[in-house]
Amino acid sequence: MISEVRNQIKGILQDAINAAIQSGDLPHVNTPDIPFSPTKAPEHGDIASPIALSLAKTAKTSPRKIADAIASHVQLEESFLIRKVEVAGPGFINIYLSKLWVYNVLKTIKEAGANFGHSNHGEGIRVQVEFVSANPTGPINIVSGRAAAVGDALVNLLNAVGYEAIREYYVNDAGGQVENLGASIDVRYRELLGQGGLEIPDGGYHGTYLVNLAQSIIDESGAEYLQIDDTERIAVFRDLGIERLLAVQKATLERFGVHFDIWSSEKALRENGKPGEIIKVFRERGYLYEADGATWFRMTDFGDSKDCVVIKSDGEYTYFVPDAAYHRDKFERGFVKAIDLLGPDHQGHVEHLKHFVEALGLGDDWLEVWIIQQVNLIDAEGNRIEMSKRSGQFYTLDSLIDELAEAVDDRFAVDVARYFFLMRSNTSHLDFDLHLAVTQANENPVFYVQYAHARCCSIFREMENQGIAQTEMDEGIAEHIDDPESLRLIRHLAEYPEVVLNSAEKREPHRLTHYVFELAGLFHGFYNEHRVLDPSNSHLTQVRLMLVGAVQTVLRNGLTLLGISAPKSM
RNA sequence: GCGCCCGUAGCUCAGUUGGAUAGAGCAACUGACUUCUAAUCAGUAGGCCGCGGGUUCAAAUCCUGCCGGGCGUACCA
Repeated sequence: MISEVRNQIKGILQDAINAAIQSGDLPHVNTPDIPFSPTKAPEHGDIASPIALSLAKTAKTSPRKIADAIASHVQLEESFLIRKVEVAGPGFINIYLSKLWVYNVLKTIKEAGANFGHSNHGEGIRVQVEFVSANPTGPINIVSGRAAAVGDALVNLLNAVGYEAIREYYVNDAGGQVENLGASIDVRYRELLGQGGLEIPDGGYHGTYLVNLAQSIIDESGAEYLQIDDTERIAVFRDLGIERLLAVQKATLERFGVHFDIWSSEKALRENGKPGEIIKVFRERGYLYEADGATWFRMTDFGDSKDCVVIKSDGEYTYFVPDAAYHRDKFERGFVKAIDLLGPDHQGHVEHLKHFVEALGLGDDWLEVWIIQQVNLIDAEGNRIEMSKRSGQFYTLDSLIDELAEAVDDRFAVDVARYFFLMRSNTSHLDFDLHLAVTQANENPVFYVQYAHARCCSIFREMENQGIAQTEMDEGIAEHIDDPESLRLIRHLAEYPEVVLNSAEKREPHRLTHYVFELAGLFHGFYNEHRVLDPSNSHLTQVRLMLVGAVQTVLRNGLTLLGISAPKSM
């Protein structure tokens, strides 16, 4: 809504510039698209434009003079929007918005309610967001937890601005990794049954969760599987392992509040012959050649430094093939855009993936790939825990939630985790300081935001206790708002739809996290400075109730998009 | 070597299409509860925005060269 205002002001300033040129106050210049700069301080008005600064060179006049000329030609009386125009600093044109605008902001928020901030910008375009997609070879760790929080919020954001976005999880339930899983379980199984001298195979999984898994198999059926031959047993354990570990992953994600719309299976993809189709397409288009007993893809045709193997000399596909097939499958399912959130260990894969998509002719910007950077956990002793599934050293999302639940209220454990994951930009490494999250639970930023919402709710409860009724708001009532705290709040509220749009379009949910935190801060400041329910001044009470209602709505909307609860009391 | 990411206050990090005096939180210090919730607020202190060049009226932001850190660079996924 601030952007609509900006467009109107653009028109007003353009008219003023034209008028200034007509009257000879300004030399004839071609005006570029009128820029705006964010106003950081209230003395810079509500909206500011550095247009005079950029015109200075072509107009060959000082920016200050240009700004004065433009400002003097702004038709204040014809605008319901602008209250005052000032020239400041080196030549900024600062614009102060009218009380009518204040009224419009509050009214719009009240009428839109839970839909405030939503738009149809995406025009119903179908978007598929693939995230987490952890191999079904172990529990969900906190790196995947970060991706889960980011992906989930991103889909919320996309849907809020009018896309039709869905959440998808690609299960790598075929290929070498799951063979290693079967072999690793087999080792644990035989160890538990007393066989010595066994070692987890290369590329296998060392985590103790496989010991537990093997134990549960023994609990159920004893040493029964020792009767069958090795390869068969490993295959049984592979399938059993996938099934159980996937179930654990699903349970963890549900607990974390992330619900995937589609679970895609690599195994099913292979059984449907999709990888073979891809190979056929690549071969027809001349991207493949044979060397050293393997089949290679001409990655160098796409500017890469070397080609890569797609069919190994043992006849197996490398993971590229089903992966490329999977992306073609996404396209065939009708998604106009695919967004992949990948972990930091897949970084080298990004370019390859894009080249495969290019080779399939799916369009340049059809696929977006984002790397969600690494998470390091700082434990209570200040030790940095490195995440690596294969070394068996990892910290699971479940244990994170468990620890948070122990330290803070149960109902907020997931909120805290999600908030921490959504605080940082995706490209930054994230140090999840558990020590801080746990021991200083009360100063936790997520509570700061939630508390602001709870306070809003509390005011309305008190309103009812005192038997105060909310009246319909009219334009005149906005005249009663003129304190700086309220005006700053309103200006910030008006920016919300733009923040939602930017967060969605730039795929950066953390912008919204920062926004709600700032909004909470502004509200806490307002709350301490002003009393809302004032029996001696019903006009003021009414307009402030309106404001508190707007803050409550926007906090709740923002937190909801982030997947964080907005408690009514704390 | 090549590629990607990062470098901003003691620590962890924001910083929008380049805009006015670079911001938060934590840690430190000083104050504010007879009040709609003090899980709060107000204030103090803390900065060659890694370094050097360039573009611009204007650079934390764009370009370039260094320095430092993380990750990736398989006939693994």
